[in-house]
Amino acid sequence: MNPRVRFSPSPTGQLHIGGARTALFNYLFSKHHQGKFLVRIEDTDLERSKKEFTDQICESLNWLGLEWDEELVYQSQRIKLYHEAISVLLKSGNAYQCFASKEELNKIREDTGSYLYPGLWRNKDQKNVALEIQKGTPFTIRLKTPETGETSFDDLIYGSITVSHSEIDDFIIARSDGSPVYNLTNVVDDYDMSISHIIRGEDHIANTPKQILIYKALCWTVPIFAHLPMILGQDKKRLSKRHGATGVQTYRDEGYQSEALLNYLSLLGWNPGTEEEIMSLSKIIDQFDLLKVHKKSAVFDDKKLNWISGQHLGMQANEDILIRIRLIKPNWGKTESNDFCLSVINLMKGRSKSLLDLIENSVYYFQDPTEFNEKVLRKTWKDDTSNIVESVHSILDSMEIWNAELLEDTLKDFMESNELGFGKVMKPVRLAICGRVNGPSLFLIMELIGQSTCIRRINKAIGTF
RNA sequence: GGUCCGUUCGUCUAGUGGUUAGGACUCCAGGUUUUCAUCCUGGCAACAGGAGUUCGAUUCUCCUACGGACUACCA
Repeated sequence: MNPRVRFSPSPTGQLHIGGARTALFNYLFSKHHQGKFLVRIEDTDLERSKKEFTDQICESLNWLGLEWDEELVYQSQRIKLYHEAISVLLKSGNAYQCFASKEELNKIREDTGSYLYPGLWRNKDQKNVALEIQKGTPFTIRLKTPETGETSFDDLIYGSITVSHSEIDDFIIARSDGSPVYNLTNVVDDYDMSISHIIRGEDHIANTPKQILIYKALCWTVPIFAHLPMILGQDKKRLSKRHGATGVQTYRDEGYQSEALLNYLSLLGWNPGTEEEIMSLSKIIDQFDLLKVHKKSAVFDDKKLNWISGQHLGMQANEDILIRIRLIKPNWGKTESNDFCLSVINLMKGRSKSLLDLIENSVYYFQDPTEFNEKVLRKTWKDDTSNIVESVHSILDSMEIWNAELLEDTLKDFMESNELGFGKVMKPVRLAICGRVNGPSLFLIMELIGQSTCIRRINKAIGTF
């Protein structure tokens, strides 16, 4: 099987987590089966579609690494195709012009309580139609849907779904300005692009029977459908802007890496059937099976994303992390050598959740600390501390070889011979050097940032506190 | 309101007509660590409810409740 699938965002906003998941599952399915992954921009809503969003969506997809295999398709450039389909439908009697106004329809809806179009112009004779056209009355074009029977399809994920035709009205396929509507353009494009599997959000299930009716009216083969469960926010409501960080770019800017985000997303509604959770994209592609995707929607959990992100970071090569950091902070660590930066990364990657997390917690490797937490300071720097640190200072000052091992031996000797506890000595020293009381092994930090820097910072602390 | 869909720890999930219902995240406790984080060990925590089928249902069927999607001249 060499499926052709597509991700079809509408450029009315940036790519969000839900869209990214849809794109990902399309991508995974196509790559698992050596198929093609395409992207189509659904920009037929002229009022809301914006070029900047198209750019933003593409940028996000690129960042995620979900590259499409053929040229981008823009619906706005294929109007002719839609008009051809509409005219075929009109000619074959599968569609008709409807001259009812919005007001008229709204009134009927209010009166009857039914939202279904009652077929006002379904069987009007040519005379009436000609008269309205002569008058210049605006008209929409509706599909003439069957009145009896039902439409059903086998969803790869949801199984068999059946809807009675009595629930499907003669819906609009072209607006009064002549422009085609989503259900029509979608079908025309999927057919034209030879899409074999339509993988999209569960919110499209209700559209599917309508689209199938269009396929049939056009005598086209109906593709295979697979609807993905929704991703919800913590409040179990569908993910949207009010849930804060839902844009893919926000995650990028917060220092998450695409592999981690993709890994987490892949585990929402799917799992490989093993207990493995940390996986590379190629491993996920390898394991992926659309048939094992759930029907149940999943809640997006930042905590687990953080964990997965941290796991990826911890396993990643230092060089690679440096490249990624420079992508979001081009000047990071530029005051020091590459080796120095790599050492910082090596010390910090195991304890960081994201690139940004790593960056923010590594400031003291590059700059003398300037801000000290008042409470921590009071707890750490006691009356006799300055004297102790003074002694440490002179020991450090006299050292001729500077490495972690020697530092540890020397300072331990000092503590033992003076019967001082580790915390009493090393905590204030750490505070002086790092501006905080936690972090990796202080001896390793001291070795890395060097003798003169350590002494300068300790000096400053003694003078200040 | 109508149509469609869903329901295993707080969250992501595994699983079976008979299991101590398993794992992961979070949280808590202990250990390791100069500190914090990591790491290791342990712990808390779930089959929505009610009928039915059955010797036996979390698992099969139905009903109810709850949740969601759709119900546009948006996509």
